[in-house]
Amino acid sequence: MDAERTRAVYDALFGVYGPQHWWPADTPFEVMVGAVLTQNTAWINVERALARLRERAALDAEAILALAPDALADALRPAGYFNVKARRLSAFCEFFLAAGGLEGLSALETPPLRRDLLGVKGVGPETADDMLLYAFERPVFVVDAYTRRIFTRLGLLEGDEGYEEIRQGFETALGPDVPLFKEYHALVVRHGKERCKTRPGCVDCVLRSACPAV
DNA sequence: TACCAGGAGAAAA
DNA sequence: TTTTCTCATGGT
Repeated sequence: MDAERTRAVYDALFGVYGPQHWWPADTPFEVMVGAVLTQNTAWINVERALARLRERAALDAEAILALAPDALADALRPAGYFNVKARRLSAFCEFFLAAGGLEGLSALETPPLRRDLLGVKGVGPETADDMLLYAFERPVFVVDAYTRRIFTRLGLLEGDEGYEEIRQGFETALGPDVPLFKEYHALVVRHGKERCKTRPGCVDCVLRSACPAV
């Protein structure tokens, strides 16, 4: 990817939307739980599920695993796909504890940590990279559907690239920069959700006008 | 009413 | 190997 234009898009997004203060969670473990629950789901519904876990004093790995499977699924109901997510969250908690918790995982270098996260059933590339960037502060760029859609429309991607190719493209273009990666992904999501008020269907006109380099 | 949301895994082709 | 299907609540 073109480094100058990739940076220009960030500058344009930041200029329009400002800092997004991501990830909205209190602890690294809560970031990881949220990463699983937000799969194909609006964040407002994830917050409801997180609140229900908190009501049940179940925002740590042991407490989540102590819940009966149907009780966990019921707590996750507002986030949708609750049966699937209950299994995925349980699998992640098993992995988390077996790996020595946050301390154990933090001791790993980024490549083996990413490999191990991807080995958990229900943790795919985007979820793993959410965790790596926002919970472990590793310089890993998070690619999501908005990233692909927006950068394809802007002509910076062809549209048929794989996840890894896009991720490495951003990381090479920007250089390792955790605060930048955090803000960039948050801004992409913010822009992706935005709906143009003047031209219905056009979500990029404000970005294009703010970013002459694109 | 229809569609989408900060995906991932299994099944089918 | 690539594409399609399934999971599900809640807001617009």
